[in-house]
Order: sequence, then structure tokens, then C-alpha cells
Amino acid sequence: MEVEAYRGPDDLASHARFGPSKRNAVMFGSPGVAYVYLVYGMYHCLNVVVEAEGRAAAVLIRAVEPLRGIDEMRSARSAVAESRAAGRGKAAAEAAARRVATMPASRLAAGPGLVCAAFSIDTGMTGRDLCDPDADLRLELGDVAAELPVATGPRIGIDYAAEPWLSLPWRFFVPGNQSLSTGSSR
DNA sequence: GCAAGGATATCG
DNA sequence: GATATCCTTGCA
Repeated sequence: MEVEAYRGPDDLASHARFGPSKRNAVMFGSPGVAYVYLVYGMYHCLNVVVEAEGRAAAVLIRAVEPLRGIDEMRSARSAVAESRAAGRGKAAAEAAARRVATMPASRLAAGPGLVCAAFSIDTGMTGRDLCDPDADLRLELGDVAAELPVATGPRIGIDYAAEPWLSLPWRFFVPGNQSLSTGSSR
């Protein structure tokens, strides 16, 4: 499990840094809803809006550890990997699918883009209430989370906004967990 | 080590 | 309207 915190207009690394816009509008809205955006033209990232309405802040879900539904996550990952590699030929698509099929379950959602691929999340999820107990995508209290150790570190991929105070340890993760993103080892 | 890929924010 | 940029990933 690995997450990062992003604040409002005072956080140069946050999408809310320039105030409300069409893309980040939900960050200024009610807490507990999903904010999904497209990064690098091909990967989605899932955020959970926090803070009261009118105060933009969100938590980026960078990696999760699959506990149940592993087969479903694997087939979802395989589907996107296959279609993405399809442009490079049939052999490449089959190789990509096979790589997903043989990877350990702990790596199925070990990255922000991979979390969304495993859960079939796209920008259409933006604005959905993640606290609704009947929603098909929702947050629940886990029974093991409270006992897990939590480590902190600097956020990843925001070197462009490397103000001194921005290297605050706003990335939180379970140390030694097999499902951390590859970037987290930096 | 770096290309792919598209929406978006920030300009002319 | 054009273009630089990006909270990444997988292949060379």
C-alpha cells in the first residue's frame, strides 16, 4: 500500500495549484469522491478527494496489495497490456499478455497507472462517491491496516516543483511491502 | 536510457 | 489555435 498527499493552490505539485478548472473541479468539492486523471497520455491515476468542500486536497493511490479478486485484476491488467502492445504486432501483444499472466499477484497494482488498470478505472470514475457502501468502487475499513507499520518519504515524479518544503515526506507506504511502486525505491 | 501518448494549461 | 508539459510504464 502506498499513497501520496496533495494539497490545494499552495502545493505546486498539485493539479489544484492554479485554482479550479474543468479537470480538477472535484478536488474543490465534497470529500470522499474519486478524482481520476490521465497522465502521460496513457495511464490513469486514482485520487481520493479529502478536506472540506472548497478546500482542494486529494490523496493519490500509488499502489495497493491485491488480497481478493486477483484473477479479475490479472485479466483486467492483461487486457490493457495486450491492447496497448497490439500496435506493435500480434507477437508483442501475446508477449505482453503472457508477462501479466506470469507476474506475482503482489505486482498487479504496484503503481498508480497499474492500480487503475487492475480495477478498470478511467476518467469516467471522476466524481463518484467512494464512501457509498453500495458503490461498485468504494473504500472500506480494513481489519489489518491498523496493525501495519507506516513509513514516509518524499513524493515521486515532482522534481519540477522541487521547492525545499515540497520535499516534505508526504508519501506514505508500508515498508517492505511487496506491492510498492517501482518508483518508491528511489 | 528513452519513446509513446493525449488531455490540459498556458502562451501567442 | 499551437505547443510545452505531465502525480508513468515497459521496452531498448
